[in-house]
Amino acid sequence: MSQEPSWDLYRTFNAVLSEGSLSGAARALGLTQPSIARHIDALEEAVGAPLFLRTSRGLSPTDAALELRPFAELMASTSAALLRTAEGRSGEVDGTVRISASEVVGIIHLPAILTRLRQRYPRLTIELSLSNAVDDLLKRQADIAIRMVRPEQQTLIAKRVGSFPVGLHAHRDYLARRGTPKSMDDLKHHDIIGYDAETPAIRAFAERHPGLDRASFALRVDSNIAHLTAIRAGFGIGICQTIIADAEPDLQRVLPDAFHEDLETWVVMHEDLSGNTRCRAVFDALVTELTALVRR
Amino acid sequence: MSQEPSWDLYRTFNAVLSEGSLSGAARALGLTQPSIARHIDALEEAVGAPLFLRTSRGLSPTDAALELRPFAELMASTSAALLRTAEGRSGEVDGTVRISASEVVGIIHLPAILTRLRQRYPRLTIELSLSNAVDDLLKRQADIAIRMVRPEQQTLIAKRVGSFPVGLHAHRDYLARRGTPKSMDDLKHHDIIGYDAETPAIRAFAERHPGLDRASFALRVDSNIAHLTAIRAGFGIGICQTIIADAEPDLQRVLPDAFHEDLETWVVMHEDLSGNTRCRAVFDALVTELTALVRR
DNA sequence: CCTGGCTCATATATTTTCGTATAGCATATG
DNA sequence: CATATGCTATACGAAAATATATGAGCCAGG
Repeated sequence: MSQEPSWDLYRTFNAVLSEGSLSGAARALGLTQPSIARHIDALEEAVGAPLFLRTSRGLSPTDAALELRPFAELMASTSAALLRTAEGRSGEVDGTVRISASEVVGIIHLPAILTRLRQRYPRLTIELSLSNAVDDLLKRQADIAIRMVRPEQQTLIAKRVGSFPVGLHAHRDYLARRGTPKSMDDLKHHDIIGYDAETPAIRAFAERHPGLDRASFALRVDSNIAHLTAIRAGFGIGICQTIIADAEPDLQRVLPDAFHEDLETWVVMHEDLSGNTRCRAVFDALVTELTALVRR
Repeated sequence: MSQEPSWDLYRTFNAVLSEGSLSGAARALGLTQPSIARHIDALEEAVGAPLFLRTSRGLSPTDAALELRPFAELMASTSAALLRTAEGRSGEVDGTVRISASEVVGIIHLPAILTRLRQRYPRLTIELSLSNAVDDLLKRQADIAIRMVRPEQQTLIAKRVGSFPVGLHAHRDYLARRGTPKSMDDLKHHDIIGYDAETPAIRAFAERHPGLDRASFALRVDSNIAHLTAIRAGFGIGICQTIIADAEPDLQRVLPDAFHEDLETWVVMHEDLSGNTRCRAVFDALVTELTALVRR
């Protein structure tokens, strides 16, 4: 290769991959189709391999393209993170902070916290990315993450905020209808709301609680929010945070002694952002608020 | 911001940061100084903050520039990794693989292994990055890493190759001159070669071996290679891998029962590269060779 | 004190890249 | 079977980015 290709080619490459056509990529990037075509031609020339099969209804990526995709995506998220960091460097807390959290934390706990945060910093914008992926920070897909596992990466700044207790819960209507189990064995005769996927975390959980295995579930769903909604609807007995259930009179704890878990919770930030006023303010606020929430 | 800036601006930004001047960056990138100046102007416009203080003998970065630097560097290493991956996709093992390893592994153990590897794959090029940083893979600064800590990141593929035993060693001349210690207590009267920095790993080590603390060191140096060289020169008693010392008749083990450690060793690769013929071949070869070396 | 070598800034010419317009092709729809 | 609507490919003029050339400031060395 004579000269390193323009980094803009990678951006175009990303757009073509996600849009599936030159014209679509052109629309997404605000360019025109011939320009996109030239970019892809240039990139194929630079990497020395065809990246797409041209058909009359779009482009389909080759194996080579799929192999390069993660790199191009990392460049895209890094560029976005750079621009976020650069935003609003006025010494005040403004600009955008992107927070990654689990669905439950993002939907149940964060709204009130973010409301206070926004009132305190009226020029602050929050982006919320709700998923259980844990490597967002290193892929620069978020500035701050709230996690249920201890972060091991040395380049991350982490602060423990305590543990969210979780337990078995059911709606009072369900318990009135089906009775309240007195032991873990009784659960065999109940409708249990459980998980669908088999992640390492879930496998470890299943080993700790032999009664609650996949075969015994009457409803299998991965979304913890759907879990909670099913409990509220009186479908059966499921797991949710006690903090959530305590706030809803219709939800009752089941077998509090036989079943309890604690979700260690951490607020995590990349050390590159430790000097950033905005991220620091949000990080500190999240630590304070979540710590208070857990201790309540 | 009206439109996302060209990603090429980040490349220019990197070059100006590392070269310290517009002209230097122009030389490094094969462009001209006015172009570099326009790039920096455009980037400052895009991020809305001055990035450099212009002086007549170069540019000095502002705090804003230093804050953005890690992102731009990540983009650069990602781009380089992408091009490495794209290289030589012929199904054969050719192209470039970048390996990150500790100084000792890279200088003592790898040369012979890499020689055999190169003979087996004559078109394979190896880049060797020797440092003790452990996050090279996630920053895309290497394709494969050899590490002494268990990798925790889920996106990494790791294979354990066994443990390198380490022990106290000294040159026979030194021992003839000063005598051979019979117990850990005897070390007080000897010249000990130790570490300078205070990393978490070293702190943990010091706790396991109370006799070997910083105060007792006659020579403090961080480089493990300098460590080894000092032992060879007969300076005193120091720590090195037994595999290395066993191969040199002049080096003798000291207190083999009272002091021994095992360095668990892993070969690690990012899962994005698992389908890459070249990386896979090098990964497998490193695992095989290092396993054989440890078992010997 | 002046010269050479370094820097950045600016004006102008040239090259490159981009957008517009159009043609060709495949597929879906009436 | 004709038509509409996607898509890619190509030709050409316009716009943007580039290189060249030059000026001015700073600093070290003779």
